[in-house]
Amino acid sequence: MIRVRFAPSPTGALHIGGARTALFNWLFARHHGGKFILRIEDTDRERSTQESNQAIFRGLDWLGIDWDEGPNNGGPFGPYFQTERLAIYHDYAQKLIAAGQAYHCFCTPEELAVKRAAAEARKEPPRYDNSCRRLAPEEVQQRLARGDKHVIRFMLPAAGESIVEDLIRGRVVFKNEVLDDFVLVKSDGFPTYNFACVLDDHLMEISHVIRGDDHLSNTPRQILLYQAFGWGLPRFAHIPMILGKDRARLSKRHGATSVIAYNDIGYLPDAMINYIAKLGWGHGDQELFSRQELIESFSLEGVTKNPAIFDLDKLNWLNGQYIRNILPERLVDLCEPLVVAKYGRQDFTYLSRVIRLFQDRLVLIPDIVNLCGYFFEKVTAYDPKGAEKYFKKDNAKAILSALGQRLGQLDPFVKEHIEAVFKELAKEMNLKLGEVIHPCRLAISGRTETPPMYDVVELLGKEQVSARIQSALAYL
RNA sequence: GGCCCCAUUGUCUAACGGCUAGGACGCGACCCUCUCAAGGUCGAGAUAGGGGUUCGAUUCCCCUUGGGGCUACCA
Repeated sequence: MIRVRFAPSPTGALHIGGARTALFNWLFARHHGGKFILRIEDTDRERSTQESNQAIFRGLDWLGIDWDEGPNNGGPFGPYFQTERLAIYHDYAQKLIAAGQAYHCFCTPEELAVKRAAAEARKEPPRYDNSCRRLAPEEVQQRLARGDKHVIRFMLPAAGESIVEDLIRGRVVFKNEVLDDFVLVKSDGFPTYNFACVLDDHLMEISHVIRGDDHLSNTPRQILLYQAFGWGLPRFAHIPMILGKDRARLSKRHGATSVIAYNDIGYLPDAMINYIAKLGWGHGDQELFSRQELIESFSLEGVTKNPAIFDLDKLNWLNGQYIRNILPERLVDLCEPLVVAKYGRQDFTYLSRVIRLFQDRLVLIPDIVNLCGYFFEKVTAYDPKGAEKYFKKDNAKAILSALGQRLGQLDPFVKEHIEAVFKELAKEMNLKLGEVIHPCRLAISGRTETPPMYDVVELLGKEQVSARIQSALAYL
């Protein structure tokens, strides 16, 4: 049974890197018909917050990544919040102590800082000096009874190597001597990441640990723990990180990092999924993937080793692709609130026809607001360059006035007839079609670029078109 | 500092020892066209550097350089 997990720590919103780790795990599970588990690693009491939990749920929800076991829906291996599993960590820590593979350490953070500084001054690696290993059992009992602050440390095997057989990177060997007696349980009684992670992955029967590259160096410590407990290892797959434009780890400095912020900016979740799936993974030359196609094609073999830079250009292109491909009704649903917020309540039929006119012209959903204004508001200004070009001509007045007159008499006011009016007028006045259309466009929209003119004229309606042409004539 | 990972156009990537190093975004030109988009065609643009191994290296090995990670009572 394939069982994978996404294990974020709730110290902020779900961001791009986390979202992709979640996605790869989810795709892997869905591809193999396995289970995808969400586990919240909230053992950092200082930084974990309830709001972050919610933000992570919302982010996953927005992306459409659902979990088979985890918070809210539970599961047979719960609880899925690490802070609710404290008794488990405590038990296993005691087992390790009893087996002589872990010990109590009473060194204070201050003492450790001094030792570390001294080691660095001697140009030695800043490792723990194992001093508490040698404490007499009586002294340990005494200090424990006294309630002295302490941590529990892992007793590192003296020598040997820890070998990570990584599904993406191949065999990676670490010498145990470069590690030190790392902390398993903090003085507040909470487990550290490496300890809780191993226990939970084992207890939750995780088969594949798919996680960011930043954990590769942690893996030897974890392997040592699996071995101390006599447990088999899960398969490991370390995926490359996502970096910002400056090749540094993605952070606030790189703009929007939380996945939900992209919703607010106007990206579609499917476009985001498609984009982050392709960051560090590929399948031939295919660029566009539906969810179903991603599930079908995804495999760890297709994952690259090199870090990827998060670049908005391709996301923008993808978003445009997705906007063009969604059902017009759905586009209307997405755009309506924004348009209403800006221009007030509108007749729905009219509003939805307007929005559909712009389906090929949006990169981001909110682009609609700035493109469609003249359909809801009077034209109060003319594009200066356009006015210079189309209104300053000698025949501008004649064209607009003739056009206004004919359109004013047109009945029914429909596209085919409107088109005929423009064509006939151009012919009669011995003008190119554009010479009629351009001034008209400027007159009725104030702009030099709009959707095709006959559509705009028809949708705006006879009354508006006539009025706007009159205003333009007055302006001339 | 020590250990580990990574290295193909500006960006995402393909080529898993063998054609003129392929595709996508972006960029430029052209076509379409009433404008803007969309769409189509074409173009510029890369194997970080140096050593090996080999008949032959993007591909395998080593060194250098560059970037990233871990080295916490963060995860």
